[in-house]
Amino acid sequence: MSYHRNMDRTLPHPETSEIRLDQVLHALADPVRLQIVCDLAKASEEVACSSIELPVTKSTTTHHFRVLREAGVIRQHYKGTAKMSCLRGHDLDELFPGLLASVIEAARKNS
Amino acid sequence: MSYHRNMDRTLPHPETSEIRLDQVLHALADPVRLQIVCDLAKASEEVACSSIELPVTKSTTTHHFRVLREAGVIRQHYKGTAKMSCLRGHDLDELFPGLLASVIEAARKNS
DNA sequence: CCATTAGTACGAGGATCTTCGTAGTACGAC
DNA sequence: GTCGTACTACGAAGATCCTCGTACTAATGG
Repeated sequence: MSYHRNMDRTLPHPETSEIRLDQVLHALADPVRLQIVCDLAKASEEVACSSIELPVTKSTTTHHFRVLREAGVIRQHYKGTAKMSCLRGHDLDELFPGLLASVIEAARKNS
Repeated sequence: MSYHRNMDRTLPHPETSEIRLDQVLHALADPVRLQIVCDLAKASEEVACSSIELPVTKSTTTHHFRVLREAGVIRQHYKGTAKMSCLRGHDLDELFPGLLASVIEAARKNS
């Protein structure tokens, strides 16, 4: 039995219909994760975890990316040794129109 | 010495400039508080705590209203034995344009 | 094969949060 | 003054969260 249950390294994502507002708001209600979201919004392309500098260790970074993914805020997949992330802007806008944009806009101003 | 430190029952509110996005999002990231916010948004006038039915005890209700007030989401003041609450819609819109509206709109749909 | 790079799983410490019950205060009506 | 209503302060229990260190895997480049 391997250390990993997930040999092909696929990552579980909630369906768009499964995304809950509570969880999205909770995911966004953390300064580190807000910074991640802002950086992803700034980047046009998908981005490797390691390319975003955060004031926490790598373990903690993994944790925050997972919270964002499991809430449905970002989509992730492996590309070689890197793990690429991007916002689920379209999915979120379908469910909660304008929400992500206003949070990002607010985060830019407020710290 | 009285049980209360605050004999005239004034309630502390953050200045508009002191409102932090983190705290607002955290305050909104709870089903009970989201329901409060939606009910306040629906009501045109200010509303007594007791007029909003919640699936928690009165102690817990007090707690949730306080979280919302301290985050800057609602404004509260006493009127007789009742405690009136209303959204700080204008203040929030100044700081974070569109945010409250999109959250409320999203909450109406999503549960 | 070996070293390096990028990320993870697991466990633990400490902080914070949600919920409640109990006992209490403030106000208004009688 | 007495009673009822509305709300609060103060714990405390239990859950969840953020953070980290350690030990690990998986892919890439010599």
